[in-house]
Amino acid sequence: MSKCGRKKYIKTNLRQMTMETIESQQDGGVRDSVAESESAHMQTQTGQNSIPTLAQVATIAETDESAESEGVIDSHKRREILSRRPSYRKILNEISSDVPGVPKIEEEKSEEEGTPPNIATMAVPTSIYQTSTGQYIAIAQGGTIQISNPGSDGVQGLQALTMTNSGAPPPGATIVQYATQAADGTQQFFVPGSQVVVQAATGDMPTYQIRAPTTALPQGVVMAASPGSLHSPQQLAEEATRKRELRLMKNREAAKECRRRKKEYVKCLESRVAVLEVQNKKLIEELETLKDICSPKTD
DNA sequence: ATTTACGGTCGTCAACTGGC
DNA sequence: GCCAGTTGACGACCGTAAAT
Repeated sequence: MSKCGRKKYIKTNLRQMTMETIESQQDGGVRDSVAESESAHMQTQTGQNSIPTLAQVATIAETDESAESEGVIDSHKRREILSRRPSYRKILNEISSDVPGVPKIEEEKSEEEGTPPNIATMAVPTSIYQTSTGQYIAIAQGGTIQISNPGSDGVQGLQALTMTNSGAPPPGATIVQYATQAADGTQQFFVPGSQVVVQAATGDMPTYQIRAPTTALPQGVVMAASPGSLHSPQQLAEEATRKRELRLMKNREAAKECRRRKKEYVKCLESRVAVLEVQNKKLIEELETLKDICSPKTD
């Protein structure tokens, strides 16, 4: 069995165990009527919702009685059962509102490691691109190219390029096209007019030059075109590719953020368990003390 | 030293949610 | 209804510890 196969097996078992737990709680066969009746496509869904919230478990238990008597779960109820649980942020914030000690997950982390803070503080760019070397390139209003290094603090590491050789961008022009390192070790990205911005020097103060492209586009180049005037199939394909790259990049960041939140959520739950355990212990001790006071030994 | 088992992380897909 | 954000699932990859 391959590694991934093993993992899948473990995950499947976990899902099954969870479902069995739910089944034992509800003493019925919702799983039979839901999961097994679903297509392979929907099995992903049941797997996805294999850990329902307590409310959902209650709902399952409630609905199961009638479902068992009727033998049918209508699509609406099934939909409710399969509905996704609230996000970690929501759950945690709900907990936080109940328990003052539990910190809330912030809406936006200012010191987020993934996105450079300096980009958020500058003029609203029309587009942001991340290069293969981790740098961020923002195309601001007016054609200014701003480059930032994620590792740097504040404005440091932010470079701005104003395109002085062109007025208004030509219709349908490529805004930015980033290329990986060129043969001479420089970094290149492309700007309107089929020109190339070349990072001529690296280090603390890199310099940039606008050149005519000398080589064909390297692999992995992402085209960025303004959607105004796309005519040819190639342009449409480029636009689609650009959109896809953008979506993937955003989702990549979102997944990172989601995992971070999940960790935070689990940590919070663990700390809450610890607090409640201490609280419980105290209450038990208090109860014992009160028992001793109220019922003194006769002998 | 090599293999195996396991856990962690990442990128991607797809379903879903909520705001507009 | 559209769109951006969220998140579970999955596969791939890597590191580590134990077994051989």
